[in-house]
Amino acid sequence: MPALSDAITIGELSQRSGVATSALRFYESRGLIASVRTNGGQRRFARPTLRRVAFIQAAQRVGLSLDEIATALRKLPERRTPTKADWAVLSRSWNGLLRARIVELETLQTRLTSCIGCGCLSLKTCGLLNTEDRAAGRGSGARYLLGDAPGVAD
Amino acid sequence: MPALSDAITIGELSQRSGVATSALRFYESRGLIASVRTNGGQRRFARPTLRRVAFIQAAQRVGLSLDEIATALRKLPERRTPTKADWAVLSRSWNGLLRARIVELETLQTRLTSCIGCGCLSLKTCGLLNTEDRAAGRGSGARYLLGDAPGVAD
DNA sequence: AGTTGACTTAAAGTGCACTTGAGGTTCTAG
DNA sequence: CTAGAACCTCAAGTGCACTTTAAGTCAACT
Repeated sequence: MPALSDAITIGELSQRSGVATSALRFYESRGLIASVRTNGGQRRFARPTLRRVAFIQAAQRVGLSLDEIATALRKLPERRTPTKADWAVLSRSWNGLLRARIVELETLQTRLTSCIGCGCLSLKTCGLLNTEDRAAGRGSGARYLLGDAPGVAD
Repeated sequence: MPALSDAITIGELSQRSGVATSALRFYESRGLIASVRTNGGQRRFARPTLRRVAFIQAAQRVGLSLDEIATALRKLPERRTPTKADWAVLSRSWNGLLRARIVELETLQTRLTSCIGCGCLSLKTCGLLNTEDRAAGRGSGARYLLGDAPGVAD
């Protein structure tokens, strides 16, 4: 529970995070951030909310949905200000996702480069792999990275 | 224009690409792929469409919208089967985007790791940068990566 | 005390990328 | 020749992540 003394308004939070107030209200409705209210009913956010919002932004860039981010953020304590250790746990797991995403893109790049390099855009000659990654994909199911099903030339 | 002899049906294209027929029709309506019709009005796709669809899938994973992908694909010749050189041009520009995206994620990772490592999740001590990347971002405008505005502690 | 800007809610609207449904036609195997 | 799978169109529906609108309230400053 943030004391009203070290609290910031939704406008301030918006300005400092670069996220629209409407989005911040939306995040609150989805349980990603929390606020206390003034007597008049206005939201006041604790300063660490800024860090939380930054985390949300960063996580979105890695391809996580708000639901996934909300789940991750539930690991942070609600009642007390998150400690260094709290954030470390969260950031480590998130770092794993980041690494996975990087590896995925690098694989994609390598495959593309080698295909272009050797000139074999046909899949008779190019090895092709079925990516089974689902973390960052917006689509459903397995997809072929750059080509056809094995054994079929295009 | 694909000869009907080396043409594949939408069902085949769907199975081989892993993309639903409804999505393929949608792609066609958006001008990402093209087909000829049988006398009965059914679609027939040229085999290189398979490569095109694979490209679309890959580009989506990098964070491009269908509109952006459509624009990129317009660089491919409509009338003749794309040559190795045609694809190379396309893939090189796409490769640039990929590299940029990887760099972005790596920066994010480095920053996160060093912040966790030194324990300074407050931004008094942590250097913070305003990411100005927009290629892969779904949000609008600049965002702070992991923190507050410069000079403001949280 | 009044004005102005920032805030409030609830509901509807937006854009993207599709999917689903209804109702009908075509293709292919037996 | 016929059954059934696969295809067709068009319109409406879905899920996500918000934004916009309307009507009103609160907070800060003069």
